[in-house]
Amino acid sequence: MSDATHPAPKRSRIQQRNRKRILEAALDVFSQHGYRGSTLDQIAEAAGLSKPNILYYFSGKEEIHVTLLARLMEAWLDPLEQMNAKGDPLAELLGYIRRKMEMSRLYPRESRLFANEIIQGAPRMGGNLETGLKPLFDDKCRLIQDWVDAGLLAPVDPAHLIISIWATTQHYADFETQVRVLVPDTDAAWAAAQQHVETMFTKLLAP
Amino acid sequence: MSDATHPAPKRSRIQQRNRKRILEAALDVFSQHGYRGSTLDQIAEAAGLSKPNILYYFSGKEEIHVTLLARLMEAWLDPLEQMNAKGDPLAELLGYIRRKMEMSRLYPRESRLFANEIIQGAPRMGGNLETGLKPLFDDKCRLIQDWVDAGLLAPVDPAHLIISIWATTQHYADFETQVRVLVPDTDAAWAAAQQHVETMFTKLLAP
DNA sequence: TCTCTTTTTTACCATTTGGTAAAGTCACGA
DNA sequence: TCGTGACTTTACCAAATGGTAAAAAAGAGA
Repeated sequence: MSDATHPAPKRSRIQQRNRKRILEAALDVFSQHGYRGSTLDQIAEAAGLSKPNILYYFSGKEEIHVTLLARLMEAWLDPLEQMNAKGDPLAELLGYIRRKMEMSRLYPRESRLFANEIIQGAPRMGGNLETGLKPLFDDKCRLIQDWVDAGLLAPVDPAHLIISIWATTQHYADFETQVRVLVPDTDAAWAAAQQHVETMFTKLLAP
Repeated sequence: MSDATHPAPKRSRIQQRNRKRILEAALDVFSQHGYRGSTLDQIAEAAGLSKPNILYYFSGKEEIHVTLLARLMEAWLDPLEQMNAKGDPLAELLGYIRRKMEMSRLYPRESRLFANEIIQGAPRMGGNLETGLKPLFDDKCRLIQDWVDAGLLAPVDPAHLIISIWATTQHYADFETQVRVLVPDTDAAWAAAQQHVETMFTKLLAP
């Protein structure tokens, strides 16, 4: 409900800097320990501010978390939004997959923040799943279905296709701890992962 | 370290019943709120016992969690272990995928318990990942590689194949909240999910 | 420089939570 | 039936944690 970005953009330099510090620190802490496992003290220390000072910028622990979720949601949906109806279907989907893999590598904390939240039933996402994610998801499902109907893609269930793209790409961020135990954490391994995922969906989707 | 099952199997009827109750309740609570987000009081209430009574059976919150993780690990590895070197490669892999999908549907709490733990860096898994999972993983990677080398499967990276099987199958349990928002929670949708995943890996693996 | 506002710190507080001590209560074999 | 060990409850406690009040410090404009 409380969108903190639009109604009051008149923030002093200090406010901007400190709010950013806090959100950055909170992303670190929340993504590693989950909401309940994180303390304001941890966030305060990571941000280099005192706890009461943090509560000067945010009304409470929950507001920090909610603010993070809302902000990240946008960035999270962006790659899917970019999928263009006018492009070549297979190329568009592979492009989407590539962007998602890239995000898993570059922004694993963001991915884990969401994962933590969703696994626990998304108690702090408000209606963001229904109002933000669902419409876009349905829209892209329709697009993919059109491509299938036009014979430009192999027959595939659009919803489960998208879900399996999320599953495979985000897994590398969310389950990084496990992946690291099983495969070496090298550039070569990352390239192999990327190759594997692209091959998988290419074979699935080629008409 | 403390394996609670072997050294003292001499448990009274009451002990067996109450330990089982506690573990069942703890699975419920831990899988929903994560370790830190769960309280002994919640577990106690769910188990129908008092908090001190729970501490009569387990030395502390952590021991309950560790016991759960250790027990579930076995059940978790079982489907992979069943993959037989002597069977038909594609059939064996599809069988494994089917078993994993089945587990996501029947035991989502167990899946989420693991997911919570892994996402947060597996701080309570001890060496279980290295000693339990890794050897089996390496073993099955070798098996798959042999199959590929023998031309019985399309060329595929065994490690990333297994990882992507985990990703796609467990996603339906771990991200159930999200999936439920996007697709109806019906038998038909489940069948579609199963069909999609099997098709995906069939197309990937068929030689 | 003086004054008013914004920011930061110090000193607290109430609640929650994991855990304990010790006094019961119960079950069962002698 | 009685005693003994297994189980359960009651009454606590210390630490952690989210949050507040109010004083102090730091800016910023006149």
